[in-house]
Amino acid sequence: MSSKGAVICWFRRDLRLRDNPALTRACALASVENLRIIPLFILDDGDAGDFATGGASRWWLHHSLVSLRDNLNGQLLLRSGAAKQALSALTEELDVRAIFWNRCYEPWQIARDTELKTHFKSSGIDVQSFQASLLWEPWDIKNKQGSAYKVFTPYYRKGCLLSKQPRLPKAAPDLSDCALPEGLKQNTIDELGLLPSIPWYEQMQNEWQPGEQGASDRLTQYIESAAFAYRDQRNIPSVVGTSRLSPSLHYGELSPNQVWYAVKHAFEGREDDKHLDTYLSELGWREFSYYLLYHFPHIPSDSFNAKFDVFKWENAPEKLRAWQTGNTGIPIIDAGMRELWQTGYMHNRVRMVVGSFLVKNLRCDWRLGEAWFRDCLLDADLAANVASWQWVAGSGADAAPYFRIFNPVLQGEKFDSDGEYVKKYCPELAEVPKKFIHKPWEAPSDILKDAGVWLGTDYPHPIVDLKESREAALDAYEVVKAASNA
DNA sequence: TGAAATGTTGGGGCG
DNA sequence: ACGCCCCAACATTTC
Repeated sequence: MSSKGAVICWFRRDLRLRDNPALTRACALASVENLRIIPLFILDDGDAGDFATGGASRWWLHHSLVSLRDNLNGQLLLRSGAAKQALSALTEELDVRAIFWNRCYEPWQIARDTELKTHFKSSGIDVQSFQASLLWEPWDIKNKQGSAYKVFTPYYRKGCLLSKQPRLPKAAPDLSDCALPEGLKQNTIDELGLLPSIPWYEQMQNEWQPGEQGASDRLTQYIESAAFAYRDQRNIPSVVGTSRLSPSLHYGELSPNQVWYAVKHAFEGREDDKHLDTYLSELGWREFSYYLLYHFPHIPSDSFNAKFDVFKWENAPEKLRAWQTGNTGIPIIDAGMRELWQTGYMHNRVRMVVGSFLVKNLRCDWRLGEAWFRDCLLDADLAANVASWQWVAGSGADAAPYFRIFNPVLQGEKFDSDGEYVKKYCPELAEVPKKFIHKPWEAPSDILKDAGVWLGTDYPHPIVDLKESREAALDAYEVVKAASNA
């Protein structure tokens, strides 16, 4: 056992040095009490149960850990297995005086962390958790009746904005003295097995830069190139009009506080801040998702609105498969699903459109969509994913009403008017004229022939009729309406 | 952060 | 000049 006492900073969804309250406090304690600081990451593949994140997110984690380790000059201790065992083993190997971490909010993380806190405190270890991933703690925001808000606007405007200002970001602590004890056994990043055996991630590699520096660069890029046109450009999927920070926020390569204040700062002295307010409210939606998950922990598996339990899903496997693989025959849907598959990302506007299509036109259970997104998205964030799917399905808190059904043709024509986005991910439609790019099945056969498209061969016929499936969805919804009126 | 159906209005063609 | 019709444009209602 190393003679020097140790303070563990347990990294989880906070893979950064800047604005990291647990790390800052661990460093402060280490300096006052002459302790050794142990930056630790534990990979526990079983912790999330049925809600484990998929391959894309694991690819991101791999590279984010590489970045964190490099920023720590290699001094990042890696272990795998259940957190309790890994931490207990460390208390055997080292004279652990304190364990600090930043809070996570998924139900099993809360349960695990609560147990760990009790367990290690009873052994005389100083265990502390900190707020780092949310601007407002879910338990601090309550309505006048003292219960949880269920509607976004009052939650955000009255609950969040009128309560205390988010914490100002902290600088990175000085870690120049940080050195792991000699001979401590540990895994390499490769041994964690986060990368798939088949290298399907090559295109992701070209588009994304995981890690704290990449996150910071992307934030800067957003402020320089898109922030002042956000409200107008954010809905255009062929344009980089959004900040695309979701994967970084998921793993905490930067904090929402850093984003909040950086963007606000960029708007200082400007009169028109509609772009700022719209952007900040999107961070508000992220908060709201975590808030809902905290107060209603059953929502990953059950409808928030229990009346939806009577809804009869069709769940046709071949329709689900066509949706997943981007072969529905409806261009904006297929482009979105292919963007997801190829790049690990999908533009938010398109997420809403493909979500509506799966749940309404194909009448597949939102949980099937949620699972697919969780498997494919780099930003696979349980809270946001679940809240958004329930929103689009109509079963969620402050959800879109069920009858609000997107028409993918109109959405395409409205937000991808030149078909640029569709053509990027459905190159077989590149020569189809603008007039028919979102509805090739309506094009006269000579026009399709000139475009080199033979429907059913080069590109699928639509798997459903949009008008009929819309009406069928509304009919199916009658059951829910009848049940809720009863 | 919807779309379709239905209702209303007003301009222009035309007998 | 007038009434009538048509229909686009816009507003409201409904799902």
